[in-house]
Amino acid sequence: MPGEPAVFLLGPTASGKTAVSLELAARFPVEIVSVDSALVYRGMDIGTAKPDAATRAAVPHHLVDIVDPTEAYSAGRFRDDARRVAGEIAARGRLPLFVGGTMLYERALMRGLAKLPPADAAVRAELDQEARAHGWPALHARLARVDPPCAARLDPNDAQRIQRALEVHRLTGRTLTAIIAGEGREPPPFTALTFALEPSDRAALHERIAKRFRAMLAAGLVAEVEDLRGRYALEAGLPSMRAVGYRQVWEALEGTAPPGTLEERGIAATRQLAKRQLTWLRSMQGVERLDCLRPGLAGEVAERMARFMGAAAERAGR
RNA sequence: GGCCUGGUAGCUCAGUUGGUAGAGCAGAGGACUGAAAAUCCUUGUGUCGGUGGUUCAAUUCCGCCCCAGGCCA
Repeated sequence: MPGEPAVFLLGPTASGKTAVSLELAARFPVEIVSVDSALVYRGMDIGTAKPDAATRAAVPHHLVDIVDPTEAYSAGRFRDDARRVAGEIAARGRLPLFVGGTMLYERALMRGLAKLPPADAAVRAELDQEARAHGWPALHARLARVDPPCAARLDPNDAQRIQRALEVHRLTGRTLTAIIAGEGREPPPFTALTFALEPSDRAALHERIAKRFRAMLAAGLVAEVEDLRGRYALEAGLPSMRAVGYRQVWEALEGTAPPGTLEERGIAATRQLAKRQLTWLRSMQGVERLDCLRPGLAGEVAERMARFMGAAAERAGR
């Protein structure tokens, strides 16, 4: 069984995904599903360039504003949420249009995840404690004793992955390597047409990023963070407050970063995010690559999408 | 006009008791299985402001010039 049709529009931050997706929504019976680890947070609007209420009233957007910034969302939750929402969209006779820049989420959805335990706050707190006492290289050495292949591919300073591997071992008594290796790959849930938006001119993307971050500051990003801090028990280590822009504002408010550097640091962090997203996109196979700076981009995407939907309808009709 | 202090990587600076130089940040490339807007790895040739001089050798010492600050007129 080939799976339901779906379209993915993936691209780095500031590549114009939102504008294209809205044009597509105007021409096709689609509903948008966000593939974005920051748009899930309520109250984080300015810094995430979240589509505004009017836009979302006109075109259904899913997986936006679904958790409080005090919570930690995850790739696993995304996979479950996205499958459920896509099923509901299909039941309405419409097509899911997945739009975003969190490529791990796309992969978790299309390729699945191993049956690993979800994050466990208590175990992580313990491991953090141990890391403070002995350093991550010491925990890496411990990982090397229980799961040598995993330790071999991780750097001794890669705190996050070392912690995850030890967490899985502590919770299950099995190694990450063994669990992943012991599972066959499940078939993808969708027959997907996937677009990767990549700028032909990096400097032009950088200019857009700078302009947009300045606009966010002018629109009250600092006030938004102050307001969030007033409404929620937030701390610097939360995934929401590590998001690009929010982390830099936080550091400015706390005085842990040099004064007067917020704009510069926010823009640099955004550029670095875009770079990592582009690295990920380049490694993806079987995607349609388009220059996001090209005029007429949306029209081109629409054309290919029309052909894809025609083929899908034909398949369904047989 | 005089005196002082600077002019070294895209930026902020260190340094060379004379043998053509290195940090942080930025940038570039890469990895990626429940924090992923995260986390981590790799990557530093630049007329050492210009021009004369001293010297085997000058970015380093000396002269002059240019530029930027500051102080005094």
